[in-house]
Amino acid sequence: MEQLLSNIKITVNKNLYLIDPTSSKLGSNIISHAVDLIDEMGFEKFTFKKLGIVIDSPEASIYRYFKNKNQLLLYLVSWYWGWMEYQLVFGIANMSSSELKLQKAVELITNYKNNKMSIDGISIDKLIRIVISESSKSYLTKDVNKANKLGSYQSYKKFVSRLAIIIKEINPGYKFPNMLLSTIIEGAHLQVFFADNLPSLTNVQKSNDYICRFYTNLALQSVKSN
Amino acid sequence: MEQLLSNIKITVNKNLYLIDPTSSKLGSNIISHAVDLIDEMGFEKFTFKKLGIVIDSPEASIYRYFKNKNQLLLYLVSWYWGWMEYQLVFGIANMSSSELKLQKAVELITNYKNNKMSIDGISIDKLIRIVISESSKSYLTKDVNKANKLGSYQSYKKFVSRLAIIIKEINPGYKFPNMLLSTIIEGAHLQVFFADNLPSLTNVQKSNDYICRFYTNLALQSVKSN
DNA sequence: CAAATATAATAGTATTACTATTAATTACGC
DNA sequence: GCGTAATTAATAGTAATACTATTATATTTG
Repeated sequence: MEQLLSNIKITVNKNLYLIDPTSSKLGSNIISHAVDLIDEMGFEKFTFKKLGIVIDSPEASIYRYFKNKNQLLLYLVSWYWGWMEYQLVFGIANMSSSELKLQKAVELITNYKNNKMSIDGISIDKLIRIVISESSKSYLTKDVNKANKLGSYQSYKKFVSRLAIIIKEINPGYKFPNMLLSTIIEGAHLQVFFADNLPSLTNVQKSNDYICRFYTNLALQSVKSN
Repeated sequence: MEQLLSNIKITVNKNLYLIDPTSSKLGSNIISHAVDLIDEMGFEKFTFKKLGIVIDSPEASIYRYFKNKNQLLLYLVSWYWGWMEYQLVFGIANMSSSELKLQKAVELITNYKNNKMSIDGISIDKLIRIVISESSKSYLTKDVNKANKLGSYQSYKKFVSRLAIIIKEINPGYKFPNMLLSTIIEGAHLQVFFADNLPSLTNVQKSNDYICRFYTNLALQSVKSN
C-alpha cells in the first residue's frame, strides 16, 4: 500500500477551492495544519485567523485558497471520499463475489484504526476523526443545494453509487440500496462518536469490532431480504 | 389528541435554560419565534440579535433566558424528545405485542406529516424540520461531554432506552438495541433531508412512506436475527 | 410606602468572517 | 538582464456576531 501511495493523487472538484492547495507550499501547509486544528478544536472554534497564526501567514492569504472555512471542510471531506474510493477499488479488485465485495466495503467504512500514515501532508487519523464529527455539517446547511449543483458532494455520491451497483449485483430487486448505504455510512460515524461521548446511545465498547459486525449483518440481511 | 394536549406540559432539564421560557410572555415569545427563525434561516445564520428584532426585545433579554444559541437549540431538541416520548407512551399504551410496539415506534419516528398543530406556541411542523436539519449539531461539538454531564441529552437517551426495553422484550438475546435505535432515528432524519436536498443519496421519493417501510423492516429483521 | 427583587434596556467589547488596498515577488518577452 | 505584467503576500480595514457589565424600570412584599 505504502508503495502505491507515492504514485496516486486524490483529486477534488475544482469548485472546492479557489487555488489548488496542492499547487504550492502555502497551500499544503493550509491543508495539513487545518486538519490538525479542526481535529483539535472542532469546526466551530476553528478560524482562518487561528490557522494563519499557526502557519505564520496572514488570514487573507488563506482566503485566497478557500472562499471560507465551509469550503475548506468540503474540500477535506471530498478528499476523504476520494481516498475511500481509491481504497475500495483496490480492496475489491480481485474479488468475484459481490457479497464479499459488500462485506469488504463495510469493513472499510467501519475500520477507523491503523491509519497512522499521512498522504499529501494530511494525517489520515485526524481526517477520519474530522469526518466523523464534522462532515455532516458540510451538508446540513441552507446552502446544500447550491453546493450540490457545484459538485461539492460528488466524491461522496460516487462512492455510494459504486456500492449501490454491488448491491444490485447481489439482489437486482432490492429497492433501497442508496438509503441502506447512507444509513450505514452515517450510522457508523455516529456510533464511533457515541462510543466516545454518549455511550448510552450505542452498545459499542471501545476497541472491539461491534460496529463492523453490526453493519455487516445489517447490510447483508437487508440486501438479501425483499 | 387535541383534547389531551391542553393538559400536558413537556418538561425539559433545568440546565437547558437560565429562566424557564414557559414562565413568561417574553420566554414563550423567544421560543416560538426562535423556532420560526431557525427553520427559516438555519441554525448558523440564526442569532439572538435577529431574534430580538423579531420579538422587539433587546438581545440581552434573550441572554437572560438562554446562555447562548446552542443552549436554546438543546432546549428545543430536548423538548422534541419529550414530546416524542409522550406520544410513544400514549401510542403503545394498550398494546400487548412488543413487536407491534416497536412497529408503532418506528412509525412515530418516521412520520413527519400531519403536524400542523402548535403546543406551547411551538409549531410542531417547524420543530421537526429543525430536528432533522440541526439536532445533530447539538451534540457534534467539543462540549458534548460537559453538556451530557448536565443532562442535556436526557430526553433523547430516555426515549432510546424506553425503546431498547421493548426490543429486549422481543429478543432478550439481542446485543445492539441502542445502536440499532440510534441508527434508525438519525438515519430516518437523514433520509428526509437527503430526499429534499441530495436525492442521489437516498431512494425516497417525496410523499411516499418508503422511509417508514425501510426502517420498520430493518428494525424487525435485525432484532429477530442474532 | 419603602426596600428588596426581578426584569428590561443601554451601551459597550472582543472576536469572527470577510474585503479592499497596497506591497512584494516571480515570470516572461525582448 | 531589464522592464512590465501577473501572481502572490501582507496590511489594514469593516460589518456582524456573541457576548457582558451597567443602568434603568417595573413589581413584589414587609
